[in-house]
Amino acid sequence: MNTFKKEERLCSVRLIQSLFHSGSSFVVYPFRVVYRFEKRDVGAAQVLISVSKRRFKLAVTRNSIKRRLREAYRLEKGAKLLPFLDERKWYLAFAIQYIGKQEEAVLSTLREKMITVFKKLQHESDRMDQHLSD
RNA sequence: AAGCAAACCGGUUCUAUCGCUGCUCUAUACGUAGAGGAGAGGAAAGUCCGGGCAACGUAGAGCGACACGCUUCCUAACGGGAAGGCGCAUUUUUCGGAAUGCGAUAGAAAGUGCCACAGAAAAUAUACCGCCUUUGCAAAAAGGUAAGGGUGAAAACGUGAGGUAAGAGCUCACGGCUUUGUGUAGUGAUAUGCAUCGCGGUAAACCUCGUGUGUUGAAAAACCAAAUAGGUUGCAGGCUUCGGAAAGGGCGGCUCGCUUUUUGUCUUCGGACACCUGCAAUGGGUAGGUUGAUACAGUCUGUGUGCGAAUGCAGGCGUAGAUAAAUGAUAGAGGUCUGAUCUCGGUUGGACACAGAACCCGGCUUACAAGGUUUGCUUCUUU
Repeated sequence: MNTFKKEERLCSVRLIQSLFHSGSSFVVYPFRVVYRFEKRDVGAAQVLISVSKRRFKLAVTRNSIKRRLREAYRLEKGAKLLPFLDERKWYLAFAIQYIGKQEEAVLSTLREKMITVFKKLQHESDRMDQHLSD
């Protein structure tokens, strides 16, 4: 199901602080992703979508970009992100920051980029698995 | 009719699918599921004023700081609004005035300061030219003088007469602004008459006078409260037949042997206190949650009062409530404006602003596409 409820969002202040304090990051233009994996009983993901006020001055443009990012995440996560997390019992907390331009925030390109982000995350989790098994 | 300016109105709709946040109903394994219905603005913005609300503070008075500053009224209140007074500017005029715009619009007659450049002089006056008197053959010197010259945004209130050596509000008449007193009109600002005092500007320079202000803001504040750690209280335990048993630690030659520990202090020998362990209760408090928090200084219609801002009465309406923060995405069909095209009402293209609630109200300020209404100005056409 393509839902996006509150459990799938990162809301707790402490979790967000610890994520930004100890998480790793990479850039897939136009996104900057900060992430942290943990082993849990059930695979899950909590995401934080952020568009900085310094880049986009008006609240209206910030809102619209955030909504498109959320829509892209909602449409793509079911097929590309959750299956491998569930398979390997990973809990993933991550933040997506938008660092592109306003004109580039079109839904179709955002969806493509979101898929590459997920692939990169999967690659990272593979490396973590290898590290753990060693 | 067109253009420009100002003010006001206005702020694209519907359907389907997927999704988000509350609400109501039903079911429920209490996790949720299904159905229904709701879900950004005129400025939600800037956070500039005022108020509600909350916590803390609070004998009274003064000083200081800050804000405001013509009058009356409206309002819960305001630095907001309405009506009016006064001044200035523009336009118009039938020369009486009228319209529009602007004004921190109390005090410069309490005191201090400042007034670029130019100019003789920018404020207890001064003397460059000029005028007058005296001295001197003359050049010039001494003294008087603000009428005249030129400078400047502003030149010692303006005009005329008297007066004088020449002059000067020095005196007088008329006029301008102004202080104080007083008569009349007005609720009042103020207007106007009489008498009287005075005559550069600047108070968004200090200042004086009057009025007001306790501080902090919903991240206020109230309540519930997991796990873990620690606090407090209560209960239980800290062997024994005195030979040793059991458990833990150390060493060695490691199925064993040796060695050591099993709380301390006080004691009237009953215990008391401290310490350690376990169990139970409990106060504070963190994560988290609930309230605050969405029904009202509400809004619409009618009607009464008032010049008006407003307000009385009656009736209708219920209209977001998130909290790392919902109100979205996609597709299709319209709507308004506009361009192209031709078979003249079809086809096709483009545009649709400013901008996103965060405790709630009243204002102010700023932003705003197309379109519409009203007013003013300009141009053109017709009668």
